[in-house]
Amino acid sequence: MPREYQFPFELRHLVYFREVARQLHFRRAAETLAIAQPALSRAIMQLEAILKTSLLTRSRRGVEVTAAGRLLIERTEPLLRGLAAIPSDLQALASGQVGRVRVAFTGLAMATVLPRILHDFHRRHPGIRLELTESPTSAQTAALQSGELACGFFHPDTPTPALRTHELLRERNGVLLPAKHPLAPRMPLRLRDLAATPFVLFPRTHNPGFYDRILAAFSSAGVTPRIAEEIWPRANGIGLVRAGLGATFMTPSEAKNLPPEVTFRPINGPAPESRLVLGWRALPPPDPALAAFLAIAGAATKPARLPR
Amino acid sequence: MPREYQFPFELRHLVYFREVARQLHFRRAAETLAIAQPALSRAIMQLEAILKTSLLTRSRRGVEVTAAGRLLIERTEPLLRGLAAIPSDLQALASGQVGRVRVAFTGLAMATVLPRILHDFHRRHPGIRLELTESPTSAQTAALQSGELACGFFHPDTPTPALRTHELLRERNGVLLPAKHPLAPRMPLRLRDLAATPFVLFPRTHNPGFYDRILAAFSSAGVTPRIAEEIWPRANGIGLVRAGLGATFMTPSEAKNLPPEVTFRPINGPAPESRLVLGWRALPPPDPALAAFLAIAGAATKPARLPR
DNA sequence: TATCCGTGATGCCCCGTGAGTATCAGTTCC
DNA sequence: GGAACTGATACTCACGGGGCATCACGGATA
Repeated sequence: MPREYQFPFELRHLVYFREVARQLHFRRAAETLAIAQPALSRAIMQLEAILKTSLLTRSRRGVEVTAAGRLLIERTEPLLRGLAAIPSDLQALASGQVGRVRVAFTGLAMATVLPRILHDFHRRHPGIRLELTESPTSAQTAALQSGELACGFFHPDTPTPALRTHELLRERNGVLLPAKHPLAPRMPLRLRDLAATPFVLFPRTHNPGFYDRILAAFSSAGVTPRIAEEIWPRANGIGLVRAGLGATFMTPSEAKNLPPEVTFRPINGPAPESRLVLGWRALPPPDPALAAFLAIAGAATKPARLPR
Repeated sequence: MPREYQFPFELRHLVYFREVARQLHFRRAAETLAIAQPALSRAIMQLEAILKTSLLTRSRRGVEVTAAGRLLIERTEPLLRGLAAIPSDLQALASGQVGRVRVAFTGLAMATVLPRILHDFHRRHPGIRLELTESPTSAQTAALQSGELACGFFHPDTPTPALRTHELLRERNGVLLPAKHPLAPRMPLRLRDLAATPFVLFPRTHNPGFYDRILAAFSSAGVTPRIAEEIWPRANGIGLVRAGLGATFMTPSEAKNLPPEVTFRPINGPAPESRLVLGWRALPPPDPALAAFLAIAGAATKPARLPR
């Protein structure tokens, strides 16, 4: 009465049969398998009973494999190979030689730290594949907590319980203007100069905290900004600025390699601050592939090593 | 001390783990598997020990699958499916719904009974694939005895022990001549009329008995034939006749659909006789696929059923 | 023809191990 | 602060795989 859930047969049967089919000789096959010949005979008979088919024709002058036996071998062989490969594959995974890491990032990460990290990581861990997705902060924190995501580059809003984070960047934002904008030549810029300029921002749901801090910065400068568009991903926002539809915020690090139609200007006085962090779940502890990625991502930005 | 030959794990482990990974709940998974929960816990722990990897992270609020666990599932799933499919596939084979039959034939068989048999067989047994090879008699009998071949259409020479045969055709040979041959218009032909005509025959090694009977037929007619070419396969011999290089023997059944450049003439008086049989190994008994083929091949030629 | 060798199959016993029951240990929720 | 979950642990039982000894049978050999 144990074993209500019946397997059709055991791996034993298949391995034993394969050996007999290879050697066409019970005694020698039993020797190879390091079992006694009667045990082998019984196992094969058992397998034949389970499959209700005769797999071998035993005659005095040796053993022959029937058509059913050949079919069984054909089917079995690749499966046994596959099963045999599993332990070493798992070892490779455990040792971090191979693996997969799902990583999300924001436009700022891609414009600053990420390319370097990806380059270093692929050089050091060619066996680990990264699955990269651009994704806003709010979606990232949710996906991290549910385990859909291994780690993410995002802009922390409220504190994120159950996540560990490592800061990569903390910079005051400047303003990205169309090159033809009247304020473009003006070098030290203050927020209140921008009262009349339409702004392009990310949708508020993507990072309510940061969004509100931006509005608060305007308020404290005594102005109410005009939000012309909420757009995502980031690159599209820069595209709109380039097309002359408005201005947007940007950190100095991000303001490299800009197209000629736009100009970056730092802000004098209070300005919203951007933080870029790398975040991952505190529990369970990172698997080797993720640990490797966290190590590289940490090293690529600061000499100090990442915790854990 | 039993089980010197260690399998990395048992199918049990994989099936159990798959179920836990599906349900993410030990108790429910155990229920589905119709075992008690402790047994399941131990099996999973065992598997983790065998693989030296943690596959699940157990927490109060449920179970999660680790990266290693996901890899294991990915690898395991298709293999388990494959194993599960084996029994029914073997049943299908045993019942003759599917299968493979290696069949050899000679040119005469293809020119007479075989096309009809193939047509009938594929209609009746669409799941059984035939592997057809043109092969001379001597090679067929050797291959049949060694088991390389399931059955063959050939021309029995000496008696073939260990083979069973079923006669399909027995006909006196006539002569195939180039249409321009001086003897072509001559309706009743005798062997001795052909003394000066070069003959195209199959290589003697392909069927020494029949070859010698042909020569004997000439001898008894008082002539020694001129063998111009020994050629194989059969179709090439007919090609040579067509090209005017000589004559060859042929049965009336075979002499259908001839090209216009050749003429068939029966022989008056002693003439070599061709027998076409279907042969297969007496032991082991035919598997269902072969049995199906033998049945069709027998029925296609004679109303009487095949023995066995 | 009698003997021996080698084949795979059987009979019998042992004990390893998978599984069951009862229970524990730790959370979460009311 | 229990009640009701979770998965893990402790003990016991018995199924069945495997070992050893032996059989049954055929072929080779003298």
